[in-house]
Amino acid sequence: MQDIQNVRVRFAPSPTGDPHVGVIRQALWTWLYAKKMNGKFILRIEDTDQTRYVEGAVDRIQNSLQWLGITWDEGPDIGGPYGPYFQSERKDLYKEAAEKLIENGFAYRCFATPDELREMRESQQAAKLPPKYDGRYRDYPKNDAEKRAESGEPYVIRFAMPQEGSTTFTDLLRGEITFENKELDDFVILKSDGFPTYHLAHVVDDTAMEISHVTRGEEWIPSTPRHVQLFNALGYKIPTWVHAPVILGPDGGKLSKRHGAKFVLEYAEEGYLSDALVNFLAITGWALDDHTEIFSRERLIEVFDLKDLSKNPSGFDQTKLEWMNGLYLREMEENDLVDIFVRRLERDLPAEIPRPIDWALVKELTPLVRERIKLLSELASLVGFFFTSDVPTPAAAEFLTKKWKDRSADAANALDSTSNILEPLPDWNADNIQQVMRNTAEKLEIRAGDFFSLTRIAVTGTRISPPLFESMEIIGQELCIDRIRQAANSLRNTPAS
RNA sequence: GGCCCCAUCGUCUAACGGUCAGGACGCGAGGUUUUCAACCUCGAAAUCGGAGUUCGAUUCUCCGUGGGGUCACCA
Repeated sequence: MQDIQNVRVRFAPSPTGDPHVGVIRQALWTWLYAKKMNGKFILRIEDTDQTRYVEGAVDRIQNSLQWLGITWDEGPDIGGPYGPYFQSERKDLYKEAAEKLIENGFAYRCFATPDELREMRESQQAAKLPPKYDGRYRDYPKNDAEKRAESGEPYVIRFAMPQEGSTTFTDLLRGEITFENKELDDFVILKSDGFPTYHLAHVVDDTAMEISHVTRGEEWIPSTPRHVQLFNALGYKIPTWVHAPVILGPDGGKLSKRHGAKFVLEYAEEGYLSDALVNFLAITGWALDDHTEIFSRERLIEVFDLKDLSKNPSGFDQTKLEWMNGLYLREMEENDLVDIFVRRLERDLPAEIPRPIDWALVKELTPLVRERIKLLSELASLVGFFFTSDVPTPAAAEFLTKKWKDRSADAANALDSTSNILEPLPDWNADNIQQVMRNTAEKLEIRAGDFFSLTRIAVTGTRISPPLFESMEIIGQELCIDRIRQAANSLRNTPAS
């Protein structure tokens, strides 16, 4: 039996912009595993590249996670026993590690300028050689290097990769992976501005923070042998590596801003439910069995395991996400959905409509529309007519299709019949409305569907609407009759064509 | 190009070496129906190719092919 280690995993984005669904899926999987194992999920900000720092990105990252319900046990905002959680505040640690490596002969100072290195690469490429740092300072006398460093000359610190043999590591999903050391060059671990590169920083931090599983995208596989060497040179224990598949964009490239990636918060904006996005993200690249695909967060935590992740990159099936969002909309607890609808309508309904939005009214219409939308963003346009007494009568052409084509007078008469029969209706409810309107249709010998469509357009303002009679019940007798009369008049004033 | 990873319906995926290769989205047909949806039924749709190993390969091995990743003082 292996030792029951405490699971400590981390999500470590760099604050260079909004997280998109690809990186957040990675965070989700990592978080699910932490929860499942009763471990800790840590948020760490990898801000070692000052030039790429984007103002506000840290907030956007946190907001994205929060929206999805991905909570962290330690992080930049709440601190924790292994802080600080900004790498920029841990500079001394990296410097110390780098210097220790120099001392032990695992690293050295390199004074090559960026221009010099660029020229080196260009000539290598011209000679059809793979571009690699050629180790020009690897054997530079240590004393001379120290002197130049002390005189203030800029330098970087490079790791001295073994030049022979190979490096093997085990990936939880893919098993053993081996790289020939001669393929790897002496990579930079500490930049001339004193900041570490990712390679050094994450090795130092993951060790200091006692990270048990390094979860990251498979694009890191090629540099993992460097990390193995670093862990070893520093005398650190190797963590468990999990290189998860990436998400591919519509063009087949790795999902990124340039390849059609959307930000997590854009999905919130467009009216996706976070439960649906979480469910969808979890099951793209992972499956429990051959038939289950709807999972609550709780259930995911129960059944998810990193080792069951798929090995191959997946596309992002936007259409299926929409379907799933619709499904969540339909299945959700009604009052919860009403809350969500109210919030959305507060935001989306035209400014003329007085606020606050009436919760009770939304509660009434929720059953009528919940199965008719896939995205919350469709809501306002579908239910707007419930919230104003001023629904403009659509143009005549809207009424005069199919059965009513070129028959504006007949249509007007049909609407008159409708208002006349509805006017004296004692009990204004959907069933009664339906009954009298059906009777009328029958009397007039008009197909029910054709007959109702006029009223639908008059009352709701559109050809496509929530169920007519229930909507009419909600709107109220007086207002409905007003709208029907208005429509009839408008049709009478339409010149026959 | 070197190195590395990966390969099942269009897409996401399931299948101790033995299944009629399963499910879901989407698509098509039908049903229900006051519009639109939703819902129900049915249908079309896949193991990249070639060698092996085996009584038997989606599954194991090798070689191709294809896709992706990576080769920075970015992560």
